[in-house]
Amino acid sequence: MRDANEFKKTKLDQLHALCRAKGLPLTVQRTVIMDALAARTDHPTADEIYEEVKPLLTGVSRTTVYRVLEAFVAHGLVQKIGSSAAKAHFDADVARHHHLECIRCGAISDIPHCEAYDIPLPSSEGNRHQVLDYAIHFRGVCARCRFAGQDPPEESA
Amino acid sequence: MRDANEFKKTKLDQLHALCRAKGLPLTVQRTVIMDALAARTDHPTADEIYEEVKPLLTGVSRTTVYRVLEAFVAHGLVQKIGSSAAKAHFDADVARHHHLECIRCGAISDIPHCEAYDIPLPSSEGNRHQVLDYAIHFRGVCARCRFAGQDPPEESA
DNA sequence: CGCATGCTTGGTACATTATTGCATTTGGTA
DNA sequence: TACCAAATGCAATAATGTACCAAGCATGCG
Repeated sequence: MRDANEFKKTKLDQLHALCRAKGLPLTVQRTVIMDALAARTDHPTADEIYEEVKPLLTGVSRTTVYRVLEAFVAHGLVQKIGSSAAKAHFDADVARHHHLECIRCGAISDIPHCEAYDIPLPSSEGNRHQVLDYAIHFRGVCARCRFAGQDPPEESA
Repeated sequence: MRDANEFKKTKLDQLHALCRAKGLPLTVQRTVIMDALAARTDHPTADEIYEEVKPLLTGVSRTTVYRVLEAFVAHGLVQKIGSSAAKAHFDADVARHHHLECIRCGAISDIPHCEAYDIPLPSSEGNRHQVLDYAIHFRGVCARCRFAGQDPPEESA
C-alpha cells in the first residue's frame, strides 16, 4: 500500500516542477485540485472533484476544474479513465495499474498489482497499429456493494 | 477472422430468440439497429449508430436508438465499452476480447486474441471485491493514424 | 382475420457532462 | 512595484444521455 501523504507530496512536487519547467503559473486552483485528486484512491469525475474543491476554493468555477484536469492529462501528470458510464474519471496515478469497475454502482477502484497481469505488449512489427501501454479493465462487484447486498448472479456466458 | 455475414446473422438470430423468449416485440427498429451494429468492426457510439440507421429507418428518433442499445446491453446481447472520451461505445461481440484505443483519433478497434492475454481472474476468496470478467484496454496508435502521420513519440515512463 | 393488450416508439423537454469565447484577474519576472 | 503572458470566472453553447407521455405497432387470442 503506497503511502498516501507521500504520494500526494510527490504529485504536488511534479506539478511544481512541471510549471517551473514550462514557465506556467502555479496557481492555487491547480495546487488544490491536484491535492484533492492525489488524496483519493477512487477515481473521481471532474464534477466530483469540483464538489470537493468548491469549499476550499471559494468562487472556483466548474470550467476551471475541467480545464485544469485536462491540462494535467495533457502534461501526463494524470490519466483519464473511461468507464461504461459516459463520464471521464481521473487518476493521479499514471503508473501501469489496473481497475475494477463495479457493475452495481459504477465505482472504479484499483486492483492490486499481480505478476500474472504482466502481459507482453504487442510489438509494432508488421504493418498494423502500435501499442504503447495497456490497462486491464476488470468488471465485477466492488467490496462495498458486495457486502451491502446479496451476491451477484453467476456470469452466464 | 470471423465471417462478418455469419456474425451478423447470429446476432439477429439471438435478438429474435430473445424477443420470443421474453415475449418482447421484435420491431423493425431493433432489427435494423442490431444489424447496423453487428456489421461494424469498430465500436460506434449511440449517435454514430443513429446517423447510420437514420436513412434506413425514416423518422427514427435518437431516443429510440439510445433506448434500444441500452436494452441490448441489459439483455446481454451487446456490451458497452468505456473510452477516455466521455462517450459510451457499443460492441455486438460480447465474447471476451480486447481493445485498442487510439491516442490520436480516439477510435476503438479490436485486438486479435492472443494466449498471452489469458490472465487468471482474481478469486473471490477473502473479503474483497468479486471479479467476473476482464478486458484489456490497450492504448496506442491505430493503423489508420499510424500511416497517416509520423510515428508517435516514445512512451516516456 | 380482426381486435385487445402491452410494450415500443417519437417527440419534446430536461438533465448531465463537457467545451468555447471573452473580459478580468493572477502568477511570474524584472 | 509594474508589466505581460497565462489562467480564471462567467455565461453561453455543444454534446451526450434520460424522463415523460400520447400514439403506434407487434403479438396473441377469439
